[in-house]
Amino acid sequence: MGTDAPKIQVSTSVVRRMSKYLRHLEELENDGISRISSQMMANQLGLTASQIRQDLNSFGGFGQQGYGYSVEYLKSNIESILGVHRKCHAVLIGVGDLGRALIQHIDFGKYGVSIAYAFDIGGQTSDSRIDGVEILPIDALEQTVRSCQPQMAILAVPPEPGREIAKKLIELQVFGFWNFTNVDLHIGNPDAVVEDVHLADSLLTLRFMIGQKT
Amino acid sequence: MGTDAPKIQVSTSVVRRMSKYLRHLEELENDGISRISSQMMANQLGLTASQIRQDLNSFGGFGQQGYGYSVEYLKSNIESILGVHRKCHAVLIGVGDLGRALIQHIDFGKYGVSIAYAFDIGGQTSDSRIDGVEILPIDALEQTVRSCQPQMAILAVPPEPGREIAKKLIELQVFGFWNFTNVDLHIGNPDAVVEDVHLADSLLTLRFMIGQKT
DNA sequence: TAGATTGTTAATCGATTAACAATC
DNA sequence: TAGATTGTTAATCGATTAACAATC
Repeated sequence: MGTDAPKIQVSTSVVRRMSKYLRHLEELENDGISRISSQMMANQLGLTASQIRQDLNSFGGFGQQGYGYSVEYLKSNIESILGVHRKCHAVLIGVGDLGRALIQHIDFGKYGVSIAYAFDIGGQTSDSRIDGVEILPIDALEQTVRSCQPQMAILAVPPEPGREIAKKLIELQVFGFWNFTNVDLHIGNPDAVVEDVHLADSLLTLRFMIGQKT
Repeated sequence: MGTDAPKIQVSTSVVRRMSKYLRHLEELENDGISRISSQMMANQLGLTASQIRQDLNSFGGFGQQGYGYSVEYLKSNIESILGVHRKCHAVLIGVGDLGRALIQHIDFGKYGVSIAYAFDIGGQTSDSRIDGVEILPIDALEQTVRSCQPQMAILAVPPEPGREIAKKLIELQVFGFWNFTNVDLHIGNPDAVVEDVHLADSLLTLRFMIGQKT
């Protein structure tokens, strides 16, 4: 609290599951359940109890032998771990269908992410605001980023402006990317932290899996 | 060709990379490159040559020693493997921001997926079509699914109707789910093929990773 | 033929699962 | 205290990487 969070070496899979645990704990809390064992939670989430305990213990011991985990205590610890209370500023690049849907569909505030500005690529939109987020022309990117110093950029543009813009942003010291663009941002940018959401890959993967079942 | 594709046991990670390879091969083809080695491709994609060869060889030998891979030949083989030429029918459940963005943003046709119908949950929309896709009230789901027998359902609704609707769809023999809903469909549905796109988990994971870097 | 690069087997690495002693 | 369930170490499993013989 107040001190820098220790840098713990965990795999992305673990972090992703932490986020699932948090979601599940919120549900449990809503249902008025105050206590849960790793075994029960494993059944409910389709995992193993062992994995859940391993995951949690890579951040610390939040349970009590013979009792299990307090839903409230564990939830609040996972919230700190994931940092939902720390503010994180983001810019959205690309206000097409997807960018628009993201702004309107995702409760960024709940995750401590605030979208400072959105940037319009080649006159995609005629509005000046979406859901309260101000839309600026792409020309204003550099100046705006310099002044508001966002930690995250949400890339929802076609590959071609995408590659260029990502490079620019990294020069401007933006290192976190939520990448909806079919561009590989890791290449040549070892410092970038990239979370890819490649919907086309996802769709093709599903398509293949369905084929296998038939 | 004409015969049933053999059911090959590969991990989801491999399939997902196949889709990346396909995307990359398309780019190479556009650039007029007709030949590529695993080593070159590994550099371009930030992978190891070994992994690429392993991945490809779990489906067959598409290369030639001393030469590498023909871009065109490999591309067409991956297309067959992923089945982009086989038609796949899908229904979209939920025409909110996200459902709408998916229809407008993703080139389903390119991946051999055709969206037969979209279903409106609780009057989300007043249109009757989006991008040529007919929108029906959710009451019509059962009858429509029985008659058009889609292999895939795209779930873009809130968790609560989601859980219920998924159950219904499985009863109606729809086993493939592209799941944008924060509901765990695997549980209790061992037959379901589910590809989860949990955007909130993804955002939280990125948020954590950014925190680690700082 | 010599050089290059695959296909494939073996070695390594990491992640998941199992087991159990510690302890509430 | 006895029973339950964690935290943690050890065993297993699977995926990635390395190595190299086959061969174009």
